[in-house]
Amino acid sequence: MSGDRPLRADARRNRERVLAVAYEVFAAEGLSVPVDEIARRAGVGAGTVYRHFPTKEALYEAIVLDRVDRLVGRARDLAAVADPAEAFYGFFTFMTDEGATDKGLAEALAGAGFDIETAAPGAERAFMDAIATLLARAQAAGVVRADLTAADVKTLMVGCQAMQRYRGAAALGPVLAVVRDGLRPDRPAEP
Amino acid sequence: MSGDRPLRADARRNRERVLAVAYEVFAAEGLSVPVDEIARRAGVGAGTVYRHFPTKEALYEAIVLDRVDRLVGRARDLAAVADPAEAFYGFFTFMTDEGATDKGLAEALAGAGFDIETAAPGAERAFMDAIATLLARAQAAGVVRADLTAADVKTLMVGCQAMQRYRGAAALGPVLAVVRDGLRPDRPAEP
DNA sequence: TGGCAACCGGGGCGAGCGTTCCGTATAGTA
DNA sequence: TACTATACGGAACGCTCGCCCCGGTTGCCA
Repeated sequence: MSGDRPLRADARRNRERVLAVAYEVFAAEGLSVPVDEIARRAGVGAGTVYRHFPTKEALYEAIVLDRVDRLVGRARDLAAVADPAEAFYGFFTFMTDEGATDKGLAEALAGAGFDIETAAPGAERAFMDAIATLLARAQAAGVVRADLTAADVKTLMVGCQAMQRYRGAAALGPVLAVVRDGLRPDRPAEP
Repeated sequence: MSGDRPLRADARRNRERVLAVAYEVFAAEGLSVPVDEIARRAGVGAGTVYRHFPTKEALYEAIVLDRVDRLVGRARDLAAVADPAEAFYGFFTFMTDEGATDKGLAEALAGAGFDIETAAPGAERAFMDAIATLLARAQAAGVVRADLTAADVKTLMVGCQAMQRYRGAAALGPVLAVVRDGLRPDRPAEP
């Protein structure tokens, strides 16, 4: 296919500008922003965007994969934390906050307008594995109910991000507290 | 404005067919289904749809308001149930199930593509009041944590509907159990 | 510095969708 | 049955958006 000859300097510059702008715009407005708008804000023609990313979905992919990598990295950092509860709940909170900040990422995780699992099964799997690791440790320590799977936890994260999008990020404390408390195992019924 | 002279028989028939089809289609596919598609399935021209509903949003409105009325009715029925916990949690479950069945309603409640609060403030208020009534009784009985407002509960319902849409309705039991358990007040710490 | 390949910009095309218009058909009435 | 207000169908319009193309420009190397 494409012998990847090094890019010319201006091409490289433009490619990076497009990526940087798309980062911000997708985070702020979601994945439905027109390509022309991204091109305009990057000070570039639409054709230039399509030369670097053959399709709008390819642009999604470049950005979302980077974001997911970041999430996985964060999960791995937290896996090194001593307290299993702090590690698991820290990641959970990080995820919901991220969803409030980055609209495009939240949409991608929820499968709206872009399907990670099809586009990059590897990234999706790494993400699920990272959740599974934190979850297993938390369950072994008895700080998360034992009947939950990693898929359940991801579903809950998606739901929490939807709540963030629905209501502002502010004054969402009690709502997220409900979910966090629900994750804890039933305390033994009073004797 | 329009002196509402009675409709001609065929007009009345068509209007009802359009409404019936739109009900099903919006529930199954969501609010983004094209008007032409609805007209086609109703065996009617697009112009006919627009004569009865001046705008696509007006068609949303007719349907969503009817659905919301149904929800409010259900809430009022449950308000008559003796057990406050059964009443509140029964409504919560009803809502999440409804969101799984009726995609269009879920989108409307979440404010995606149609804004109930602007289109029909009355219906929105009746809905919130219905929640508030069930919530207050449940809180007074000590079966729901006291720091939650009706808006918080609605936010949680929207989030649970998003979870339903994300994962299938099947195998969502543990996930919804997390939220339901989180709604309960903290049991007193062991003495 | 000259020449060529690589790259750029932005106008244009086609598809999808909400909405409108108008010639035709039909229900209701005398 | 004949007449008219009313309603119908679906072609057409305008707009948005993803994507392509071509005439002009510019980085790179000899």
